[in-house]
Formats: sequence, C-alpha cells, structure tokens
Amino acid sequence: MTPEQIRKDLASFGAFGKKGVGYHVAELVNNISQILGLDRKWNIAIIGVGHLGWALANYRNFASLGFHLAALFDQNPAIVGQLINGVDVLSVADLETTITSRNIQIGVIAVPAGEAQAVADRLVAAGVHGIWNFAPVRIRVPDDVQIVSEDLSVGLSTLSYHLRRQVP
Amino acid sequence: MTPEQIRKDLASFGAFGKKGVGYHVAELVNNISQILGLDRKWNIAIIGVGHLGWALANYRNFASLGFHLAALFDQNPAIVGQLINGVDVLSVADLETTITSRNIQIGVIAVPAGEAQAVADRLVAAGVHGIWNFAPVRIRVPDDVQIVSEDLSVGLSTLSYHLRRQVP
DNA sequence: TCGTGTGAATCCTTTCACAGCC
DNA sequence: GGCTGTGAAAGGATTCACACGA
Repeated sequence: MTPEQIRKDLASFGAFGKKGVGYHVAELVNNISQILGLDRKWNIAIIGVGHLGWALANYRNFASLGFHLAALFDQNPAIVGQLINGVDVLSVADLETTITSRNIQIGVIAVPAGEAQAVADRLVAAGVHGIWNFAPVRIRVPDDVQIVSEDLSVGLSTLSYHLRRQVP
Repeated sequence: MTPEQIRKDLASFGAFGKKGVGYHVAELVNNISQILGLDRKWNIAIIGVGHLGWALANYRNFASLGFHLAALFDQNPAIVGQLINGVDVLSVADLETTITSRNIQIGVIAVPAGEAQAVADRLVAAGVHGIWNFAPVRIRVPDDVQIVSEDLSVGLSTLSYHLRRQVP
C-alpha cells in the first residue's frame, strides 16, 4: 500500500496525524480501535466444541481484540462439563438462558453444516446481535443481525487460481 | 450482485453463454472450475495436527474442490502414527522426503505462530508451490511461492465494526 | 420477449501534486 | 526536509443502453 492510500483511508474517518510530524502510533492504534469498535468488550459464545470449536476456544488473540469467551456449548454429553481455556462447556439446552444471563452479543457457529441454520435461528431468537459462521453453508438471518462467514473454499480457490499455470 | 456485473466478470475470461438463452449451468460450472484451476488435482499436506489441523483434516469439501489430503505432520510422538480421515500422521522429520515422494504442491500451516515461519521455510525448500497459512503471523516466502493467509482477526473486526453502533 | 455480449456513460477509488506545518 | 491533509487528475469498475440471437 502507498502512503497516500493510507492517508486517504484514514481521512475518511477523521484527521489523526500532525502535519510535518506524522502519526503518534499509540494514539493512532487507539483511534483505529475505536473506529472498529475494538475499544469495547464483546462477549462471545462458541457453539460446537469439536476440533474446530476447540481450536477457536484456544485462540489467544481474542482477548487482545476485546473479545471475551463467555460460554461454550455442545450437545455431546461426553464434552459437556469439561473446562477449556478456563471456560466450562454447557449443554446446548442452556443456550437461550446463558446468552441472556452472560450478556452474550456474538455467537460463533462451529457445528456441522446441517445444524448451522438451526443454531443460528436459536442464537438470533436469544438476542445475539452478530454471528461468526464457520459452517460451510450460507446462513439466513434478519437484517439487523450481522453475519460474517469464514469460507475456507475461497482461500483454496485463490491458491489454486494462482498455481494453475505456474505448476506443471 | 447485478446481472450486468456477473456478465462483465465472466466476459473477462471469455463468452460462456448463449445469446437469448442464458448459461448452461453444468457447462458454466466446468468453465469456472477451469478458470480457478479446480479441474486439476492438488496434493496438500497439513503441518500441525492440533485441534485446528485435525479440524482441517476432516474438512469434507477438500475433495470436491480437487484437493487431496496427501499427508499430515506433527512433532508430538503421541500423535505420530495415528490415522485421521484415512491419512497417517508422520513426523515432521519426514517433511522434505514426503513432500517429494507424494508430490505435494500445497502446504497448510496449522502450527503455533512461533514455528510458522520455520515450517514455511522448510516447505518452500522442499519444493512446495503454495502455502495456506492459519498461524496468526505474516509469513515471508519467495515471489514464486503463492501464499494465502486466513486471518481470523479480520472477521472479528468486521463484526465488531458493524455492531459498534447497533449494540447498546 | 428474454437473456447474453459489449461499447458508452457514470461512478468511485487511487494516484498525483502541492499547500501547510513542525 | 519530511510528513500530513486534500483538491485535481487519472485510472478502474460498475451501470446503462442497446444490438443480437433463440
């Protein structure tokens, strides 16, 4: 990225630098954090503690971005009750009550594709405002609920596209 | 997306439709697969069989996109030798020889951040052409090696940005 | 009539150029 | 001298409009 590009991008949110000096880094980080809403705390819950959910539960960068892992849910009785990264795994039966009691704003879907929409519907009904979806399906939510889907096939297709001619 | 948008996008790779009729879906899918290089087979290896690597090894969509899981590597002796999704876990000591013998073109990095660059270097030296990186660090590779990084903090920041005003 | 392919017009983003400031 | 902020110019992408074909 060019310097002008970065200046223009920042300019669309305000003027954060000092002419002739530059940007005060710590201040700029704060400003960007505010722009992204990372200055506040978000309570998240992971639904589905298979390998993927487990990996996400151990993701270290959550905290530094202001995300607090507030609950884990699974339907497998063998997993319910376990402690992962200091958080206990609850039964999905307790989804709605826990989302309310622990003030959870974001739900992370890490269940198999076939169950993803049903989980999303329950999350929305329970009052979640955002969904981070890892299941490889398109999920429908009301307009006032934000959804971000991590689609792994995009990354693989990108690799494949660039390798296509390069590799014999 | 608008219809014109899609027509223009496709037009930059050729003319795939019939005027007055539309697109023959099966044919179009084939054409797009060719454009993306998904019509050929890619052999991939996952390095790091923690929860994340394990989850990736069980990712069902690999095959349908033409990706064949050809090897798994871990440094933990307790995991080496196990069979996951029909693929045996090898010691990372065997990385170089296996990449050659199994004709692996793409390496998937699922190791902790601190080891990611070292693994990437070994993959590149062993002749891998593409790297799919899940470690939360920026990885340096030569220009002729393609790299795609899955940065989870982007998705979370996107959610946070949109929820910022909406949520009290 | 409906849908693709495509030049032309429009819109938006990036780059250039430079004033202002330390 | 070096760096930000910002109008102006240039470059790209999207939308419009329509020719063409089934």
